[in-house]
Amino acid sequence: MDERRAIAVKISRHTVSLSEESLEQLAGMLIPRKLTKGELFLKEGEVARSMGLVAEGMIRQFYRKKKYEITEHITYEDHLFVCLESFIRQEPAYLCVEALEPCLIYEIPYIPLHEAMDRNPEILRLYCAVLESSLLISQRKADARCRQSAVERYRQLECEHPQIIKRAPQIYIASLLGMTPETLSRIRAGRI
Amino acid sequence: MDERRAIAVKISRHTVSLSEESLEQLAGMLIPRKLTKGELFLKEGEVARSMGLVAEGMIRQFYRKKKYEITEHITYEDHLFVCLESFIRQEPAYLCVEALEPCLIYEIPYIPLHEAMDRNPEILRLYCAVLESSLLISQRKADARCRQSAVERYRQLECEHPQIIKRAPQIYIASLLGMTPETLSRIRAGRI
DNA sequence: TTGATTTATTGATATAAATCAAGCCGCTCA
DNA sequence: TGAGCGGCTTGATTTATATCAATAAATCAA
Repeated sequence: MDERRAIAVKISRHTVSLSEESLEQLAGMLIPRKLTKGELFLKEGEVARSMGLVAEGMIRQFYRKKKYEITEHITYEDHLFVCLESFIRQEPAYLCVEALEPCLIYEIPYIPLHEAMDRNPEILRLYCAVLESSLLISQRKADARCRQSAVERYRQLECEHPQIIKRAPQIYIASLLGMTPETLSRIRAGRI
Repeated sequence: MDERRAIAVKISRHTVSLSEESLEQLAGMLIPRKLTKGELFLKEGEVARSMGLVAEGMIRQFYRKKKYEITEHITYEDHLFVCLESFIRQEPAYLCVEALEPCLIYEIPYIPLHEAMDRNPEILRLYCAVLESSLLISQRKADARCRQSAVERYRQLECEHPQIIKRAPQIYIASLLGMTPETLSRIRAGRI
């Protein structure tokens, strides 16, 4: 009777199966948006009305602290980004989102997503799986961060996200890794 | 017609409403367990078959690295703990869970929880809210950790979890904060 | 292109925190 | 009762990384 096929969606190493219907529901709510290099997708103080799926290009999320900018995330093709506290609570964001390259983003807006999650537990389950996966990564990062040396943090990023090392400006990489640009430069020169 | 009352469950600053039926389902799956001081709730290599809700006492989660023990979390009354990667994937844990004080724990076992989430989207929604909240905290921590000084990390813990400062042995607090016991001692003495 | 601004490199110095080392409690237990 | 032990403190030294300063190279604007 039921001839709908199930699709396996892989999130990190976790696999969630999704009916074609759910997949269509999800696809239906995506809003494509192009960004030029340097363009802001979201400014601090605005509410993050969407999560973003990067289809092409690279973006960074950063905040200001004593007139310095601190880069908190860098995201590229096939990865989700979201200003979490703003999106979850629909409150003003402290993060800005900026395109480091010309980008194609698919926005996943809050309201349709939550309506779909209310109607369709399968989509809620997928959202859960994304959260679980993000939480795993984030907890590991939180633990490792203050125990690793600058070199170790750099090597780990190099290993996990070579694209960031290749394509992002060093000042942002340094900021993302919590070190000064000078230190990053020395690490790259093999002088550390 | 529907006279069931809804209960508001607060997770961090987020509120999730829960029907009495759901609450009963949840309560029904809790397994109380007492731990003596120093007792292991979970050993590394075992699979975390449950999350834990601490009703009384204090526990720590730690792992071994080059014969040192690294304390990753300390949890006390009214807080959940879970060896996340093990619980989510039902794989062997790298973390141990140890009681720092005599404890009363309520176990929330994996299988009944997931059965309940499959049957009852309200419980899935609650699980989601817990994940969201944990992710928020974890991301903030991951970001702050490698930018804060030892003193700043200590002050923040003091502010957010004075119970840990008061009740946990200093070696574990130092490890949790990613500093040596000597440094922690100097901070407490105001010598830093 | 040219000048202006930002980004990257390199060196010298300063600083936070680790490491090494010793001694001091406050326990437990024989 | 006292010996031994772990947890904590304190001091001296070392190390990693930040900071400061001076170019050099790249990017951007006109």
